[in-house]
Amino acid sequence: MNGKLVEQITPRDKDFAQWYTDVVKKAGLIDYSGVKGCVILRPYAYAIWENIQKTLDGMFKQTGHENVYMPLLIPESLLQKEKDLVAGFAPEVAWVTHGGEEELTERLCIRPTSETLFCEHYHNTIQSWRDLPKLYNQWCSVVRWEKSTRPFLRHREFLWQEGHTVHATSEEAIEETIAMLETYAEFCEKYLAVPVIKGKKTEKEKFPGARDTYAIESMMHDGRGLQAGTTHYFGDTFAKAFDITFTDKDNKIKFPFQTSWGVSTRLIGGIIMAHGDDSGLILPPRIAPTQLVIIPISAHKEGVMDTAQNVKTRLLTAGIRAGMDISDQTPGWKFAEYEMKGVPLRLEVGPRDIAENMCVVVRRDTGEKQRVSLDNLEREVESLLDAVHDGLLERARLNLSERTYDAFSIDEMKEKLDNQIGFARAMWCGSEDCEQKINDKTTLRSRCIPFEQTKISETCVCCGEPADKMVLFGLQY
RNA sequence: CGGGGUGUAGCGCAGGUGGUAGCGUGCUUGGUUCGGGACCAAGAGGCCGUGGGUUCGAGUCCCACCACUCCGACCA
Repeated sequence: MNGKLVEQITPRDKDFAQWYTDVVKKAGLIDYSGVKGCVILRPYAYAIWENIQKTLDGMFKQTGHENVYMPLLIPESLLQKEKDLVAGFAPEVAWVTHGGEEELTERLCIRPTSETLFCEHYHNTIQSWRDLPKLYNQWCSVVRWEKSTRPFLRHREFLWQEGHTVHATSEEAIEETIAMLETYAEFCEKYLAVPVIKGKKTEKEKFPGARDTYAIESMMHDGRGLQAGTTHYFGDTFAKAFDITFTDKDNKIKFPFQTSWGVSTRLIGGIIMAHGDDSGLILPPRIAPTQLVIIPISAHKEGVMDTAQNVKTRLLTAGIRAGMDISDQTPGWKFAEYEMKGVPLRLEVGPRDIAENMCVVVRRDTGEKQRVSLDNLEREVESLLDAVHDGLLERARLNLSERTYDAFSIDEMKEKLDNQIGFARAMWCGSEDCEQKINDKTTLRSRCIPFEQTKISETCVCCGEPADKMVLFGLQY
């Protein structure tokens, strides 16, 4: 190591925000554009998104959902139809006012979310119970004119998926809302190695226009929470606002019940902040664009390149996303580079290994090196990839539990927060007043009312009145 | 939207009291290296964030705007 003027990233525990920004830039995930909050997803970031998309899309389709595409622009009059939705989104909507030189007679909003478009379409296409359910999903970008922006966590334009479904009964719609939340939770744990807490949002925190909002909350390495996904049960409010009706089996005209649900490129921010360390990113193997990178050592020497190439071909054939760096950088430089990029496994082959029909495989999450025989390489790599996934999930679970505690007083909540212990489980009486007071006094907000309830005390942490709900409070991104 | 910081080569930075730009690294070429960010040599690279103003002359002074970043408020 020559140690001079090597590009360093800020240590994670010294300044988490700066560490995050450094990683995002230096791992080559994004570039900034000339418009605030609109970032360029470079190939590496987009490849991660594609893998997320591919997996989730498969899960949606397995449960009968179909993809559609709605227009980017929404006429103002259409957006106005559901009053809570308009009120909720008005401050952050971007408007198109001109077509060429001419001012439009009605201004058009760039979708901040597509409920209204789906509703209009449902109004036009649903007539009979036979048309239900409609299980639609859309992959697109939306625009919300946020005041402060951060890469992945808060963009003005961001990529996401929005599911919009219509059902004949409220029971079925509620079931869908919960099922999609379960899908998100499963995806986060099985593919992103991010454990989540499932729960319902309080009245204050729910989506504008929704009857009920549910969310999965995850814990970042600095003690702040990240809402990884949400699902909404709309009841029949949107159906009534947009006059969506169907004739049921009993020949009566009824309003159907709706849901919507979404996850965004914010998930990538979550991966970075849940797993990354002082050397950079650590990508969960199941969505990593490159799962293993081969570094030939002394590549000019007899047999090295042939062996390395052969190893790559074998791994690719086995379905492993293997890459190889044959550039003329030194091995040390390459090691640091792929650690920064978070590639889960690194494989070294050099003359010494080849002589013994071996190679060296190094785990990104633990740094653990092991010599592996070339004979059963595929099996070894597969099991190591699983081991990295399990290791990351385990570590993230530990982080979640270490930063979650049962709170019995407001003072305690403030004190724990100073030590980056960010999730407080506390009893709540159910009044919005208390929720607001807790926020004012501690800066913590209610994240959700977890499905898994423990009655940790009999009284509200704020007012002392009888309480029967345990709420998760936290600082959020 | 409030408060702080920043904008000069791809990246990191230096450019007292105004005089038309420099260092490190990276990049290109050639050579030596190659198991934890190698070394030598020769090159290329700049509308000094944008727009106004002051001035004979602005990277430098004044005003406005834009972007980035951190801390709040608001939101996925």
